[in-house]
Amino acid sequence: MRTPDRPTIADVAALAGVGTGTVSRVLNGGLHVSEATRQNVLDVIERLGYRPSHLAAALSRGTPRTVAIVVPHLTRPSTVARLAGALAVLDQQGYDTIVCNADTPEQRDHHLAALTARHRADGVMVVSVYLAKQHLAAFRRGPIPLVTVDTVAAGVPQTGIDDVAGGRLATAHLLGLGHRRIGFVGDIVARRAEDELGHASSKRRMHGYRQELIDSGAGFDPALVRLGAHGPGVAAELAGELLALPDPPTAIFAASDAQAIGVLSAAEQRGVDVPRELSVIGFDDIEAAALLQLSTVHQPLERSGAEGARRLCALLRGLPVRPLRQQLPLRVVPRASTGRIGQPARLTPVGGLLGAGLSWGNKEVT
Amino acid sequence: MRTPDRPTIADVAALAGVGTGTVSRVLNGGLHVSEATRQNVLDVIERLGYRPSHLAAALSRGTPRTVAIVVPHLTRPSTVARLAGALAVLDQQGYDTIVCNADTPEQRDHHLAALTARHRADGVMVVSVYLAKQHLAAFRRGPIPLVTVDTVAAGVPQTGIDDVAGGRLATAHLLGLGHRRIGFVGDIVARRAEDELGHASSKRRMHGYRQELIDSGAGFDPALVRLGAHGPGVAAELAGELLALPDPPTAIFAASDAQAIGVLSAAEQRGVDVPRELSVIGFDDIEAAALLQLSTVHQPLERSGAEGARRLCALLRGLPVRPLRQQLPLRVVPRASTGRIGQPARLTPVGGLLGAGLSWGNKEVT
DNA sequence: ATCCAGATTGGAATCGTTTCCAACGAAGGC
DNA sequence: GCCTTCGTTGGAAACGATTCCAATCTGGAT
Repeated sequence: MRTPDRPTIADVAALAGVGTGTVSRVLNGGLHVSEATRQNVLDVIERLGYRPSHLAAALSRGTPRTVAIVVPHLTRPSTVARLAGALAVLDQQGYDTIVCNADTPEQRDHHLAALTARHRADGVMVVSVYLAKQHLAAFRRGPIPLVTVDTVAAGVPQTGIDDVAGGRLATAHLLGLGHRRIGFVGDIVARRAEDELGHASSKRRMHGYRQELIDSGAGFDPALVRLGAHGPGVAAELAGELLALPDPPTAIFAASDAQAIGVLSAAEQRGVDVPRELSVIGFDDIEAAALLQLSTVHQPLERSGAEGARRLCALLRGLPVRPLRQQLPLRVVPRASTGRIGQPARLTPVGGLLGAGLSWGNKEVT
Repeated sequence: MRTPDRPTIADVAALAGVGTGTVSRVLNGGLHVSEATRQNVLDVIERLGYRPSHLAAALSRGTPRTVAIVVPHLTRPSTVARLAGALAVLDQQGYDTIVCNADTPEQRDHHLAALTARHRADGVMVVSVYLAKQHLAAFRRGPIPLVTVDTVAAGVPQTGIDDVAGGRLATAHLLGLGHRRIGFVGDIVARRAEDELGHASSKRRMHGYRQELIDSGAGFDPALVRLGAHGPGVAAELAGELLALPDPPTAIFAASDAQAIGVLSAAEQRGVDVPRELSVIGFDDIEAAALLQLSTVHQPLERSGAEGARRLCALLRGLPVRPLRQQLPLRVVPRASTGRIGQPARLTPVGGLLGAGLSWGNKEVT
């Protein structure tokens, strides 16, 4: 007593009275096949409930038509936006996409090792994840086509933004509003490089912040800098420390919107009015930023994923990918969380939501 | 002039002076291989830069060890949470995961057709997507192991919640606070069934809302129901209509947090104080709900994805999956957006953020 | 010294396609 | 009426692993 095997192309060919080659041709576009034969084969396929094996086809063809994407912290809004952008392009280009989530350096190493040790994907796109020398070496040995988004790696096509310039933009915005004591809340860097999962952007944004302060003459005060784990909770604590200083900052630049939201929370808890007593600016322009009327530096998140995917596709076709480092534009989006010192404007919880053109995950019908 | 082919297992075997079987054994755990041989083979593999073909292995083995997940509107927070939960389990079980995003019914049909027409994944998990008869028939014909999350399909293992009960919970919460005129803002259903992508939950939640109103004696008033496309923008418009009624509701139940946020926005714009003049409750408990101090009905989103994945794995192993319909628990999370009519409490923009134990995409270190 | 069990090993068969080449038939030009 | 030519077709080889069976080797028991 055994299960009858699933029908193969040979079964179809036999029952239809044709050769396997003909069935294969029907399956793939039907070129060089007479209409009568085509219909006959199609009927038999239907009758048998035949389903071609993707594996066998891919093996024979020589390519899995699959790419892998490695992302850190899938649930972060900025990550998802990038992923969605990439998926749209890859889908349209006919690639299956394997998604690898890495919440820890161990998971990152595990996924990267798996992807480089075996030939399972045509190419790999790495998002926001720090790639160490040994990772890059593994990719080069393959050699496995690789592109990165929001992270740099020697010799690898990359799509991203100029975080330093972004840091300068945010700081310049605050300086332009008359602020001189400007605090910074950002991510702490791991003690050992290999413990660092990714998201090195905070460090670069801080660099821009520092440069802009120095260049403008306002001066850089290390006492106004607080670093901690990513997330609004920790950021709120850090902001609390800044607000408790004898001479607290009149504005705070947070390395991400998530952290800026923590800063807003800390201000709220301490009864510090935003933006009259404290201006807050974030970075990324995630959807929640519009909800909270948070001023921020906008970066094209979804587009970054799409561009990365496009470049990976080009790479897979053997086309030249230039420039190696693609930079997407940034712009400050002023909202209600920043203003001149002592200005009477009040931050409203969700005011102006519609005016901000907020959408929630899909284009809205109007 | 041709590129030298990538080395195969035969090349490794030849160079190591062993048979292909031995190399294969080394590759897969190294059972029944002497340590000396193992090291020798490993050395040759390293020397040649040999990478086993996942495709060939999968074909020979008979299973791709891959599952596909179909999700609608990837960027919606609730969807991502479910996806993340599923990925964690599948990863740990050694499956690769292909993610298929469907933003339109056409994309849904395209992905489902591709997954059922060819044998590319061991099993499929469908999240929040409406499955029509022909879709189910295609899966059954395979037969392709299938589980669903947040959507029902005849005879298919399903993980979800009791949306009707959830609707009752939300409504009961408002009734308990003394409200009698309670409005509803939810998703409109497509005119033709095949145009419906998914997210039928709104309809069921409304049903619970209606039942609870009737059972409690408060009565159901169709004039207080407004339906439209999903998203805060449209929801804000609809809420605006409700608030403009001669005898406006004192509370609004929105079918999702995204829509509840739109309702909050509408109230803000019209100067209606929440919760003194209007109570608002949402559904899902996405992260933004905590930020905005939005009362809501909590459902275990991430867990639903994880459970679905677990059940799919069981199915793939031929284990029994019971119960067919798994229901996860719901609970009301009262926050600052609901209160008794005329109560002086004020909604603060981000107040109590920390107390709410908010995390942003990853566990925070404390 | 002989035999046997168990560990190790080689290699052929197999998985289900695609692809290439040779063969065939019909149509059209001369 | 013959020879091209082109569109169709059949079938074998290739893709690169796994797996199974038989062969070999080892060491201990008798």
